[in-house]
Amino acid sequence: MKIIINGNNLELHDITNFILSETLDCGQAFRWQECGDNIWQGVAFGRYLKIGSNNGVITLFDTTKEDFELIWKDYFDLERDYAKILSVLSQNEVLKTAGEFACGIRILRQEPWEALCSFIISQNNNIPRIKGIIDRLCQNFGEQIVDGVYSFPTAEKIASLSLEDLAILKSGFRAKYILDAAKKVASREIVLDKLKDMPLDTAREELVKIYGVGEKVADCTLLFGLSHIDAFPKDVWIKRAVEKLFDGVLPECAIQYAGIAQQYIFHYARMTKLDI
DNA sequence: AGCCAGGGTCTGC
DNA sequence: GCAGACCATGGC
Repeated sequence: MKIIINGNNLELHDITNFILSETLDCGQAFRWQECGDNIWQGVAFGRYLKIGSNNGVITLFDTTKEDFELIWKDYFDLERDYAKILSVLSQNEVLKTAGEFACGIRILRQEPWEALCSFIISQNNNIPRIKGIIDRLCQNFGEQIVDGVYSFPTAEKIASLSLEDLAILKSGFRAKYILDAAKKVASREIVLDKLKDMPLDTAREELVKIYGVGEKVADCTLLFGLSHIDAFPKDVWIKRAVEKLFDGVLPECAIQYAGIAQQYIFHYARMTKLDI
């Protein structure tokens, strides 16, 4: 990967395994939207970003080298060698096929609180509505960054609200879960950043203490927000896929990178609807 | 009208 | 441990 400054923009050349549509619209993050041909905009870590892809070059618009090094390099997981991981997973034929379907996906390193809150909202819900609820959450309780663009509200801000305040989200039964999570995080009863360095099982035990957080939401938080690349969130699609494709047992070569394998399998399962 | 959506809780065996 | 009812909301 080569980094080239071009006016106000920062360009990434010679980068592999990074397709914007696959990474930004695969159900791991809910705040990115396509605003042009292969151009996306979104917010992370309180920063607005417009990012585009053309002829194999990824362009981060109006981005300094400092912001890239500080935020976006990590956020897009650009230091991880996905080609190597794909070759490890390819020891299994089915994983090889799934990986070829979805080789442009990178696991975003999202803010821990945003990941936790987003996947609480995701439970028994569909992606368009999840996006709508998170949109209202940010519009109503986040800080305005640029015109009409809002940051993800902090846990402290949400913890200061009441269930009635949250009614505007139309998040249904999930509102009480959001509130409990915000209170436990804001009070530092649960310190999310510390979970990054804990063993997977210990970290999960902490997260499921939150009302409305079960194993699946916890594992999504660990994978997408807390750098636990071996977390393996088991939603209905994954359960069906693992049963059908692997007789219920994930292949040995996938254990180390289970979270990445999970994304490939999820994408593959939904594309093919498992009619295979 | 009824079912489903990247689940979780609570109750009852 | 495991099944089943229930949970809000919206799209089809």
